[in-house]
Amino acid sequence: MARKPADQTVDREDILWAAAEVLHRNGYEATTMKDIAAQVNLTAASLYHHFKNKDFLLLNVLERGLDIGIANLEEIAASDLSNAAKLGRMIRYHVMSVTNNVAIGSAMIFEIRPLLKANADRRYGGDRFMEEFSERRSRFFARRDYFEGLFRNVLLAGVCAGEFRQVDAPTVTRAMLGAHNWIGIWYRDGGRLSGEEVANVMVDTWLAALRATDEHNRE
Amino acid sequence: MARKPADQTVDREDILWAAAEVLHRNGYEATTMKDIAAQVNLTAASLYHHFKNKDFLLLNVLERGLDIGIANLEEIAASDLSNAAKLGRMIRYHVMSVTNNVAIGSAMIFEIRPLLKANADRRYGGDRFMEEFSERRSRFFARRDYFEGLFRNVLLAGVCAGEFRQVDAPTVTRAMLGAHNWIGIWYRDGGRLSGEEVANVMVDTWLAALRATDEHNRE
DNA sequence: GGCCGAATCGAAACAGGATTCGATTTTAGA
DNA sequence: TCTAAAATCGAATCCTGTTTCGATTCGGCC
Repeated sequence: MARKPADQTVDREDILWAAAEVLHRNGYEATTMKDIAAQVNLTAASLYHHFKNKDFLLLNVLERGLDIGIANLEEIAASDLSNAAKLGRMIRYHVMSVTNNVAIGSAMIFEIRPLLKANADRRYGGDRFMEEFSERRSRFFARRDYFEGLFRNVLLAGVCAGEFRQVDAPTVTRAMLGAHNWIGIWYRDGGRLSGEEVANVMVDTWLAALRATDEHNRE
Repeated sequence: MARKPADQTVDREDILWAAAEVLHRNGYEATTMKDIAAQVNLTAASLYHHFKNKDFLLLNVLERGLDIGIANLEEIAASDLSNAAKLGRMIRYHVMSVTNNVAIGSAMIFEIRPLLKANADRRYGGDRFMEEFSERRSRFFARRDYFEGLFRNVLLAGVCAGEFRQVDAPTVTRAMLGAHNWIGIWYRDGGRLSGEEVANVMVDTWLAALRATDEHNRE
């Protein structure tokens, strides 16, 4: 035999999501092409018809997740809500996209940087894909910084506006993202709290951490 | 030749720390036995004289780091400081041990769970080390939970004592640890902030997030 | 001075996963 | 129908990293 009978052919899209899921479930290095293929009822070999190789597949997943996240955050950031309200929505969005799993959760996966770097050094020993890969990898990290910047800007704006107390925005932003990312590690469906509840706790916590003290405001 | 001439022989201890460092620098999966060996001027083969295999070496590093961290946190937790003061010190200790790198930083490495799990499933296909490995692995995770519990308890105590506002302690604790762990990903020596400064920001942030509102206290 | 265990090493054996390849089957059109 | 491109597959190949092995050195000690 050679090809699945009347089975519905999968496309890049399907593979991308399948990969995101497996990646989320097993972590990057523990995920094999076979695992991903199995998720869509294909053999590892077939994946190469859709993607250059494993690295590119991973990169595609990450890019996709990040793009979606950025799009949503930009929308919130562009609204005319107060900075506190914006931040609250951004946090909620971020946390829920992590608990709902999928791509964006993977996009921040820890260990991803050295991973991509290591892989690149190892294989692309100065050959073909090399260039495209490093280029896309840099672009990815740049966008990830941009993602972080969206949060930071709102934080900064809030501080300037006196909505938030004086804090070191860059560091607090990272603390925030770290807390959110970590959720992907411990959160489980069916646990004590739903994704939404976790999001509520986070929103509440961060806004409390940023709440301007009495010097300026009084509610 | 066969053995380093008059070179000082390394012992388990040396290898452990070397491994912790390489692990921190390259991330787990990107670290090879060769890398670790190189760090102490040995060949990969030599490491097997000191450790059963890679998994056990990793586990040893993690256990070590966790033990040290727990010991220090317990001491702080046992002191007679206020809960806020205790928490502040615990946060500072944790953050600085992450920025100063080393073992404990690795102990929390993200992705570590699926990793250990995957490795175990893969190799110990029902043979020799299998049992010892899974046992130690569980113990490790149990201790990691204990580590988390040390923070959570102080949080809880503070809430009960009215020192902190009402929050979902388990979730906030994890948010805290997540924020700290993430530091290991972005922190670099020589950056804008020193490890101590980062620690200060974290302490300030979390205490602010937990500060009891006017209902109860007034400073 | 010779013996033994500890510590090393180089080379070879293994393993597991990524990638390639040639063959095969579908599907859409001309 | 017939054909070419798309999508698959199984098997073979490659690579890289781990682990094993036998030989060799060191150091200390009787």
